[in-house]
Amino acid sequence: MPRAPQRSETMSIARLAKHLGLSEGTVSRALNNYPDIADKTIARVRKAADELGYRPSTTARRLARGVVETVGFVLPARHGHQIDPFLAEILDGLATELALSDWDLLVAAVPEGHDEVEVMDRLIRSGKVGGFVIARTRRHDPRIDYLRKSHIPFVVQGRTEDCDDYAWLDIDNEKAFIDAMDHLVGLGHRKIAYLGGDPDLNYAWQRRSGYLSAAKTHGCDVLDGYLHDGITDEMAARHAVADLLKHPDRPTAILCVTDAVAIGAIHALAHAGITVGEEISVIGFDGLPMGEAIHPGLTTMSQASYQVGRAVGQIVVAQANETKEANAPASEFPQILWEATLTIRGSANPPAPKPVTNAKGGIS
Amino acid sequence: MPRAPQRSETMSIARLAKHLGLSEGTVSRALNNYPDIADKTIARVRKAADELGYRPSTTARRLARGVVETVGFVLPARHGHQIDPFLAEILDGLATELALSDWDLLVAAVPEGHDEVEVMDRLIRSGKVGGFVIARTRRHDPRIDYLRKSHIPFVVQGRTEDCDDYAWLDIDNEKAFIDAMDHLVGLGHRKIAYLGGDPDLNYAWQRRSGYLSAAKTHGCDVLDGYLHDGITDEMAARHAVADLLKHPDRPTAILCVTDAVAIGAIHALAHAGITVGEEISVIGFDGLPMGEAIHPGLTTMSQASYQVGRAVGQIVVAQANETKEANAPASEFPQILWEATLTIRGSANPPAPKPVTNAKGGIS
DNA sequence: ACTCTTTCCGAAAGCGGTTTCGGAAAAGAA
DNA sequence: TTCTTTTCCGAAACCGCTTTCGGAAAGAGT
Repeated sequence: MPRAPQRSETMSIARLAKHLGLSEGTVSRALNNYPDIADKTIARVRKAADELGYRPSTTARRLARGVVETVGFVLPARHGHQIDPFLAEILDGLATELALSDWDLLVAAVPEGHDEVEVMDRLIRSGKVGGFVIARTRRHDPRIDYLRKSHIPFVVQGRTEDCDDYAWLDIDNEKAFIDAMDHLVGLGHRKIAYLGGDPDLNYAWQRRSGYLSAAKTHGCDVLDGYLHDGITDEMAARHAVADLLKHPDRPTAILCVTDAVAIGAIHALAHAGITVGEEISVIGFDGLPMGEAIHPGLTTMSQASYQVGRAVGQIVVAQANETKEANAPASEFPQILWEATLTIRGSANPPAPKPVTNAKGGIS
Repeated sequence: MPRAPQRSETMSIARLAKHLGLSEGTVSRALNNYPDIADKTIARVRKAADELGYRPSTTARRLARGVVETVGFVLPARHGHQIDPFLAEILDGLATELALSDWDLLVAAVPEGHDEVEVMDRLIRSGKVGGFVIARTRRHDPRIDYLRKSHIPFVVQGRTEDCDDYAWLDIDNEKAFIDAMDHLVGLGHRKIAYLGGDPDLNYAWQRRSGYLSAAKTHGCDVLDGYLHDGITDEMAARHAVADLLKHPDRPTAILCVTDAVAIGAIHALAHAGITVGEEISVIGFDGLPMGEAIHPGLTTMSQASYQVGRAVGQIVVAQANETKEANAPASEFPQILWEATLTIRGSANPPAPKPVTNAKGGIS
């Protein structure tokens, strides 16, 4: 019955207790600030504990307490694509915040041939995580459907279309793009094209809506061929720009769903000999540092990704604590909307005075 | 003594055993392919297990087995800086590879006021991780000093100056920069400047050495003012470029320690009205997708970050298994050197024919 | 001096698995 | 049929820590 002698060298509570001439239970309670332990005993235990470099085994502690202070984050499956720099920032913020509450961050990838929900299910069933953070939400997201019935706390960066029964933190994408449009219109633009992303991704959809809504408000016609969906990488951006340049009524500005797309667009324009920021204006979204390095600098809507990471970390821990204390799923779900801020650089300026067209007049 | 009734809803081995009319031990052995369990029993248990969605609790399993199949990765402290896109790729590859062996990836940040070794020490002492992967090594790295005496398997992405007693996987930075220099010299350049990074970081040091060594080989003088160290961001790159442009013997090419620096340099050059790729050539290192989006395209040395992540993952798991079986630290340490490959784009071309200088002749 | 409280700590039962050991039942040999 | 092997499974001891419960020792009250 007894296993191999394998006397582990690591300091255990048993050794600590023996060393102090106390029982394990007492030591445990001393270290966990139970009120029924004499102050001097607590001090004595504390002292010995950190002199001997003792740290309770989280494994044992988890088993005994039945809680897992770890949040899971599964990386979106990258089918050849580069990982989103936005995600890296979020992870950083998340890890930083979790450290403050002594929680861990478990990052998982989706193996070939599996899907994200499957991965999450394994993580939960095997008790590796006690909470989740998910990002890059789709308009309708199976991960959220799954989590809703999983009874474990989670918070979503972004949101789905039906988002009233869970915690989320989103950027107000629609407003951001309305703001961007306001900015362009304020500069005098009327013919504004849009390079949108995958409309299944909710943020892309929201931004698209913002564009359309503002266009209507300002009476800008969204001409046939102005609205491109499914632009997710460089190449697609170039092709779309090529189309726009061939358009009989060429736009004077292009609004892009992300900085990456915007940079692709700028490249394509430059390549076609168009002066970006003069002949055609471009605006992106993200606030990537790269936008500052290109020429002209990219006017963009910036979001504080790192802060987003910290905030969701805080929320998920709070949810978990609430669940634990009330011994029931949290009743109140924080739902937070942050605003993106306009960062003005060189890529967006008033439109060039029209050469020879059927001018109809422009503002200022 | 008995705790609160809190009958957990989750399927446990006890429930499974009762359901099957078997003992827990038998079920456990069946699921773990012990030879002393009848084949039909194994099949029966297997079936019931996945019908009921049973997954052994990793917590309990770890406690019983005394092993932790988790590798830790601590994010480099970001003092205001953006997280390295290279790291994101590595993490992705690492997570993907670990999933194949059913290992987990624990990502930790360094809280304000602490240092990385401290964080690693906590992770190890509290038994949260059973292995480590570290990146962004310094020429002399305290993390490695610490890990050497920690007796837990680890693998380093990069290496230190004394690197013969641990496992590492590095890009041959020195050779890469010699190759880059060869390329430039082959194009006809002789006056080549260098924008280097933090010389404490080993990769920066190695690249710098490659530059210097190739310069000597080819008889290119590294004039006073050609070699800039400590260029870690956009701003620094711009200032350095400004200096180079004022240099009495202006270089015809600039070799940069990273793509980020190269992009900053290109921006600065463009801003100064210099045509990059004609008047002055620029080469970077990393192979960031962004290098393809700027104009002109960035000639660079590409490294396969994602693959690096996968490889180190594989190694660390292998090391752990070896340690476990031999019941002693691994004796053999894989030490792998990969080569970066030259990706030629528009930013590096033969030098422009000299206007009016004390020409000495150039190659082809 | 003798109860009645308080303080403070030890004992012991888990948490959910794993693994060694022994032995009953089934199969093979005589 | 009886004795010896195999096959196969149950019993039980942990892994390292938490937490409830009971009770001895010490202090307080009269």
